[in-house]
Amino acid sequence: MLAARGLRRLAAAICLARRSSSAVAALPAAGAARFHDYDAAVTECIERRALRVGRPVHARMVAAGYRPALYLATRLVIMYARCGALGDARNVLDGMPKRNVVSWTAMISGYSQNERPAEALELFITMLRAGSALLDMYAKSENVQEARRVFDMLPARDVVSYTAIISGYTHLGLDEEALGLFRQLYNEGMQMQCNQVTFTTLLNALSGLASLDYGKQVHGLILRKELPFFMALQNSLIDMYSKCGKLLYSRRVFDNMPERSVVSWNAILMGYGRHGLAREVAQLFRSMPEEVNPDSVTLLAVLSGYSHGGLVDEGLDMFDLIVKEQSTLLNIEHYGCVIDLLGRSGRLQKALNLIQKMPFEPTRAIWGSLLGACRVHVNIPVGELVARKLLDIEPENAGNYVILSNIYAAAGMWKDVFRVRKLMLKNTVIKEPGRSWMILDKVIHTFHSSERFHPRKEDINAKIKEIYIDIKAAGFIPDLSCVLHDVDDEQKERMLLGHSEKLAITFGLMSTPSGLPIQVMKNLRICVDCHNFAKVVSKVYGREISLRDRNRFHLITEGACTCGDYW
DNA sequence: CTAGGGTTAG
Repeated sequence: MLAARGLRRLAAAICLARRSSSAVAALPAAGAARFHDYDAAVTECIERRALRVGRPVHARMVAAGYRPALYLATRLVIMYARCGALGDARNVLDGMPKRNVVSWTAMISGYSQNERPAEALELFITMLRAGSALLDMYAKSENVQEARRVFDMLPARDVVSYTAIISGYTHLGLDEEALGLFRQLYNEGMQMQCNQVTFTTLLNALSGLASLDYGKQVHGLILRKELPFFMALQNSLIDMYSKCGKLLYSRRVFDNMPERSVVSWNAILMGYGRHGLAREVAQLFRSMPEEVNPDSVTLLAVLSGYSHGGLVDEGLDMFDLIVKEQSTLLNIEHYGCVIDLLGRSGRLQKALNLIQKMPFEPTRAIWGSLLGACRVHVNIPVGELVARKLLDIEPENAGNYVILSNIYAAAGMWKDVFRVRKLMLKNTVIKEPGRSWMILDKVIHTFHSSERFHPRKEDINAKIKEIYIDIKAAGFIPDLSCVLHDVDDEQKERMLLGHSEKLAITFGLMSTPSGLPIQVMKNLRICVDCHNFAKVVSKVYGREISLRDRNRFHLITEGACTCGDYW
C-alpha cells in the first residue's frame, strides 16, 4: 500500500517537471520586453518555485536595460525568496530606489519561511528605522518590545503586515507578544478585515501559549464570521485544541471537516501521540483514506505516537516497513525516534548499530536520548562511548556530565563520578532556563526556576514548604539525581524545590478553588522529580494536574500519569 | 491599478 502511494507521488512530480514554461518561452530572445511579459514570466517562476528559470528571466531584464519599478522589483524579491535564494532577494531589495510595506513584508517573510528568524527580525527593525526618522530612537534598540511599540506607531499598517509580523513573533516563540499585536489590530478597528489567514496565524500563537480560553474565544469569533472553508485554519484549530489539552475538541473539528489534507491527518495523529494514546494513533493511521498520501510528517507522527505510548514492537515493525517501502521519506527525525525507542526499551547495542548504519550524521539530540537510556539501563560501555561523542559536540551542556556521573554512581564507580563532576565545573555554561506558566482568568502567570522576582514570591515559598511537609508524609522522596550542580544534598533539595513547574503547581493550588484541575505549561521537558511531585500532589490534594512540556502532555490524577512514567 | 501575510513535524 505504501509503495503504491510512493509511485503515485513520483508520477505527479514528473508531470510537474515536464510542464511547459509558456510565459517564460514567450519572452523575446533579445531586447526589451513589455511590463506584462516580464510580469507573467516572473509570476510563473514564483508559482513553480523555478529558480533555474527565474534567474535567466531576471538576467534578461538587466541585459535589456529594463529597470523594474516598485511592483515588479517586489515580485523579483518574492521569486528569489520563495526559491530560497535569500541573498539574491536581498540584493534586489537593497537595489530598489523605492520600497514600501509590501516589499519589506515580502523579504521579511522570506527570511521567516526559510527559517532565519534572526534575520527576519533584524530586517523588521531596519524597516521600522526606514519607516520614520522620528521613531528611529525607538527602533535603535534591538529590543522586541521596543520594536513592537514602533510598529504600533507606524503609519502604514494593514491586516497583512500585521499578520506577517504576528507570524514572525510566533516563529521566534514570542507568543505573548504575538497575542498582544492581535489585540492592537483589533483595537484599531481592523476586525472586519481579519480573514482566514489572520486567524490561522493567531491560532498558532495560542497553541504555543496553550491558552484554551483564548483559543475557544477565537474559535467563536471565527464561527460567527461564517468564513468560507479554509483548510489551514481548520488544521490550526486541530493543533490548537490538542496543544491546549482538549483532544476531543480537536477530534470534533477534524470529524466536521468537509475535506481533509495530509496536514489535517498529521495534526490529529500528532495530537493523539502527544497525549500518549498510541492505540488511537494506530487506528487512525489505518483509517487514512487511499487518496491521502502519508508524508514524512505522517510517518514521524505514527512512530513518535507509538514511542510515546510505549508500543515498542509496533514502532519497530512500522520502521522496518518504512525502510522497505518508503525509505525516501525517511529523515534524521525518524531515525532519532526509533533510536529513542530502542534505547528506552533497553536495546542499547541495537540503537548504537542503527546510529552507525543510518545515512545521516547523528545529532546531539540523538546521542542525548541514547545517553539517557544508558542511565536508565545502567550500561557503562555504551554510556561512555556515547558520552565521549556528546561531550565533544557540546561540552558546554551540563546535563550530559550529570547523566554520565549518574551512570557511574549507579555502578558505584565513585572515582569516575568525581572526575566527571570536576570536568563539568570546568567546561559548562548555563543552559536554557526553565520556565513554566499557567493561565488564570486570561492572565498569564510565568515562573522561572528559583524565582527571585515574582510579586508573590513570599506566599509561594510559604505554600511550597507546607506542601512539602504534606507530600513527604505521603511518601514523596526527592530525586537528587535531577540536580545539575555539585552541591550537598540539603542544597540539592532546595534547588529541586525551585523548579519552575513546582512553583507554578503551587501557585495553582493556592489560587484556584479546591478540587478544580490545574493546568501548567513548561518550555523544557519535565524532570523526574517534578513528575513525582505532581503525582503525589494530585493524590494528597485531590487535584487533576495537566502538565504540558516541550514534547507531550502529562495528565496526572490520583497519583498516576497518563504517560505511565515513560516519556 | 496589480503585490505582501497561512496549516502538521524540526
